[in-house]
Amino acid sequence: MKYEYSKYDPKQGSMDEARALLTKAAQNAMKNGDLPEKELPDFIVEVPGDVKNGDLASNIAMLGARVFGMPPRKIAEAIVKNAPSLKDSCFDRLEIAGPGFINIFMTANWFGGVLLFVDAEGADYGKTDFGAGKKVNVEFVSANPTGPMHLGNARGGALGDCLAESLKWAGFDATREFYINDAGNQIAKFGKSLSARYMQLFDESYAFPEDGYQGADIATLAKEFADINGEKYVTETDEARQQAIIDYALPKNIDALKADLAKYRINYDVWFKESELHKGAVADVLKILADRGATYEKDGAIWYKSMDYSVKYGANQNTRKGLDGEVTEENKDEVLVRANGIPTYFAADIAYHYNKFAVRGFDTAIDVWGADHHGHVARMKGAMDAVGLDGEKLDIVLMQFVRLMQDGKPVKMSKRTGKAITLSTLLDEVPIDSARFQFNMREPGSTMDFDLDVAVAEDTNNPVYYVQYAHARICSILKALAAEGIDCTKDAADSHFWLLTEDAEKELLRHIAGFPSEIISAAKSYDPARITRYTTELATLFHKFYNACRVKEADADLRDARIALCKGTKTTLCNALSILNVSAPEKM
RNA sequence: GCGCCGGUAGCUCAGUCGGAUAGAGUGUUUGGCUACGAACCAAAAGGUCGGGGGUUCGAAUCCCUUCCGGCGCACCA
Repeated sequence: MKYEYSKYDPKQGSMDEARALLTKAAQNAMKNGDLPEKELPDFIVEVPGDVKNGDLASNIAMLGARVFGMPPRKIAEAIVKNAPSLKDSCFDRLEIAGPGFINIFMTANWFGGVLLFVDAEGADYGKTDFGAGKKVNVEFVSANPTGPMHLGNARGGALGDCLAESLKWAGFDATREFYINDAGNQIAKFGKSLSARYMQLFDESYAFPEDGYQGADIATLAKEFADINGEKYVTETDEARQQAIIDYALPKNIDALKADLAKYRINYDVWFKESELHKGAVADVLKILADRGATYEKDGAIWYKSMDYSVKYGANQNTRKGLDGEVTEENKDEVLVRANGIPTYFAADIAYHYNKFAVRGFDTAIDVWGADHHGHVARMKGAMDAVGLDGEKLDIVLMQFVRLMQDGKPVKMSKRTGKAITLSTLLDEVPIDSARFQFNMREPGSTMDFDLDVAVAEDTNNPVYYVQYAHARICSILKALAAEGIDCTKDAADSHFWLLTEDAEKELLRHIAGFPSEIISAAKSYDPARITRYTTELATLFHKFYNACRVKEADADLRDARIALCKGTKTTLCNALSILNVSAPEKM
């Protein structure tokens, strides 16, 4: 028997049925003269926050106040009075409450039905075909390979990885991708910094570039290079020496990125090298832009007509006070190819996204960027239009910054001097489960405080343990029951779900039933933090149920129904945690 | 100056297709294991939803205005 998820999901299927019920009732009321003949307002059906207010609720009577010219409660009475028979439906009863809400109660049996569905789906419970297999590229972290990753990458990693997984569960064909910036200025700077550190090993007075990378990792790599090659490169040209040391250090850094991310349980489908684009793809895209009239030459450089394309994506208005105090239009066009003939990062980025859409055929590309790149959003989308693609298909998730907190105070760190906590160090101190959970507790747009004391704490203060504890507790209960000879392996279909009538039981059932639509919400809004909050809420509802209802001492039928509820909770909890790639331990 | 993101309990944050008494964690106070795991639960206290206007049956949510904080406005990436 194949169950249709939406049938058991109060946020999906039953809503339409409730709408139809109320519409029919209102039409009957008009026919019978209890309501004037008017057009029905565009009312909503929603899941109220409190089970006391029903399983579903509608504002139809309140919205009708103006249309019908009657007080909301009178309208509600007329509608309820004229409702069709609820016999054999999934609805139990209708109630009028508050200013005129119509609260709809589902039958206990309907609610328990979700457990049949969870049981049948098992590890797949929560998956839907909402995304219809559309190809989505999720690019995240994409840290510069010039040094180790930092706290922001830790957040971006947890966010992007769980976003991709949410999309998969919601029926999208999601690809995880890392863009390796292995070309351009920062690599040149990388080479100069390495080269200088190398030379300093032989001549302490050798000048270090003013804007070079200060981190200790640079000096370490230079030392390794010197241990292998000795003085061999001291007498070489700067260019040859820099290239040689880049060829040595860059692959090492990229391998380190891969290793750190794998340790963080992030495994990419694609590692895309920027350098590959410079073998023709950038030139191709520049030609397309030129052919489409999107570029011009000035001061020896090739410029992109930014404003022609990015206005619709909310680009800046470009007004700025001139020196004489007057407001003047300022040219904010972008350089694609510098006067020295080298393409800018922007040009490569256009080629990169062109590749995602036109070459690899993704329906949607999602980039997870730090908030400091937001100025790039509108022109990047505009550039997609400019090359003849559709900028609407490129979505940017802007992620706000992370502040590291310790002892209740922010920890100072400086990227310039290289004094920052690296991802690698963080993962040495903080359990992976804890880090992944913690970094997914906030929606991307909020700045986040990452509290090191909490993350390290293996106690009740750490939210991840609260959730894991619920799972371990269920496992323990089932084990204890089995030890007493009670059969916990029975099919959910044998259980008497209508006995689950306590508020704590109903709230737990309702939350379990809402899991598939919660994943869809997370996927639609690009906000995997919803899953994290979902697991916390599920754990809370289970703990409340546990304290309110006994399993072992209940009568056999009720006991079996509660066992089914425990198992359904366990499955849902496991599935939700697997989206976050956080473990669900059987004991702790 | 222009633009993006934020401002909700002492602290960290949920809550925007406009709804019922604005929620949770943490902190404070107080209860609950002879018990299926107390890493849990229950209760109390704590709010001019930054301020001011507007829209309507109804605004944390929508519109206008203003204040505060973070960030961005390169032939950097």
